[in-house]
Amino acid sequence: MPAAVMWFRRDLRLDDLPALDVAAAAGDAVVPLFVLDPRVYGPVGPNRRRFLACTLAELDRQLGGKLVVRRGDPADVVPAVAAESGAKTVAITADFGPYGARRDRAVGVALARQGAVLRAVGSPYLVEPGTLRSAGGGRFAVFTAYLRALERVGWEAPSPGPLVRFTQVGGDAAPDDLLGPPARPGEQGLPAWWRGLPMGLAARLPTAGTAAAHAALGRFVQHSLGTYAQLRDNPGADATSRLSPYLHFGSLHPRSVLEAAGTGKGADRLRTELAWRDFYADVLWHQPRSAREPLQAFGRHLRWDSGGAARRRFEAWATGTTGYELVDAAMRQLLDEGWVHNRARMVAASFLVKDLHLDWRLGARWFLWHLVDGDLASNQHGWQWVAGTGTDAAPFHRIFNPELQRQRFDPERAYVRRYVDAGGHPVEEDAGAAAATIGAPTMEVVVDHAAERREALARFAEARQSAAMDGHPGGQRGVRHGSRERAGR
DNA sequence: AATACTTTATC
DNA sequence: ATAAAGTAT
Repeated sequence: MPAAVMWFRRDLRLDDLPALDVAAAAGDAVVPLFVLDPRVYGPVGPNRRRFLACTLAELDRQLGGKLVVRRGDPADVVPAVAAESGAKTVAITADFGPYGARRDRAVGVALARQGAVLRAVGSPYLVEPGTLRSAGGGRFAVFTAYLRALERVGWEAPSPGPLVRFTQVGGDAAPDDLLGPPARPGEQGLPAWWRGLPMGLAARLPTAGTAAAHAALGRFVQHSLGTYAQLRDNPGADATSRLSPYLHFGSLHPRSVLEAAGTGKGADRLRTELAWRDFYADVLWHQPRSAREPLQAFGRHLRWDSGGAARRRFEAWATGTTGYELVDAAMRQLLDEGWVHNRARMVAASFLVKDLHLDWRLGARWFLWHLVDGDLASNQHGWQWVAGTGTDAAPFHRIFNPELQRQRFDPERAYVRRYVDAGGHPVEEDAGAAAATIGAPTMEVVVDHAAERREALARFAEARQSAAMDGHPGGQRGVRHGSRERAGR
């Protein structure tokens, strides 16, 4: 029996991996392969690159140094590695994103030409995107309905890793190649005026890899799960799992997380949060264009600010100098750590869209570049949810009040003090002890929230009206193009 | 077909 | 207390 190839992508672990079971059964030895695809890693900033490089280095150690790393277009590289190792089977965990799905089809065709097959097994989600349907057979458009369906259907339990003999062929790259600069400056995926901003040196990146992932999971379950439901929304409490980077690269599968969590109030809440991840992957699978285009038709009529003043406002937002404490703390945490608490992400995102009237895609791209857990489906749809163009039954008046959010979710100022301590923010009369520790000069706020809230509401009303006159009823959902739905649902 | 449900804000 | 508009059962 010849060897088989296990092509790793975002499933960087050796246990609980159905694709590896398939590879092990298809060959007398398995060639573990990772492809550095410039199309994937071009628009990825240093934080996620470093996290991935560390994850790959650990995987290579676990494989006894046999991980084959190559650079190039997978449609060329994967068939070449299969040919060199005499493999007739290449096993993968399916990818459900727009680029990944296209790439995998191309690789499958190329392999077929040389008499080999690409076998896609399993997914990084509790349930494969595209499988859950509403009673009417359509896709889900709001989260809670998806959650109910997900809980009704359920998911597999984690499985142990197979006994595998790994073997290798020559590689032409190494994990550390990810740490180098992009091939050309223009490939950073950022507009010219963004360059030169502080890049965030990732001083406090979490340790990557499966061992670190399971350690973090164990610590979370032991110390924080009991208070998770109550404290998860308080960014200063440090009460969340922080597992998102491990989930993104597949160091952990969500089913392992839920198994470790067991049952209870905390586990229920954790399941809901993981379901958001599943839901957004499902939305993206049904409508691949939603990564770039508003999910709701009226969103194309929204008027965004541009020009010099808009640019300066974006810079104030991106560097954490808006004068709104919670927004600034969020943006500074992003630059410092490449990770931001979810509540703070929502507030910062809302501020860019509803207070500064800037296109959500600018903010989404900034997040995606810096975030160590940056994930296309979760990031873009989280932004669309905030922007009011995404999956939300009541988006119209969802405008976060940054100061109210700060009072409600960071009442002790633990979070804002941690990230904007010496930043010179206004101190309220009733701040009590906090006033003594801050005491810095007052920072001017970049805009007035109450006024910008009214402006945002006006622009939304205007966009809905334009959409209606354009022949799109205000409530109509869905991009008209690029849908995978069959006609006549 | 009526009703529950929205990671909320303002009056 | 109530706005406001959609989904899904």
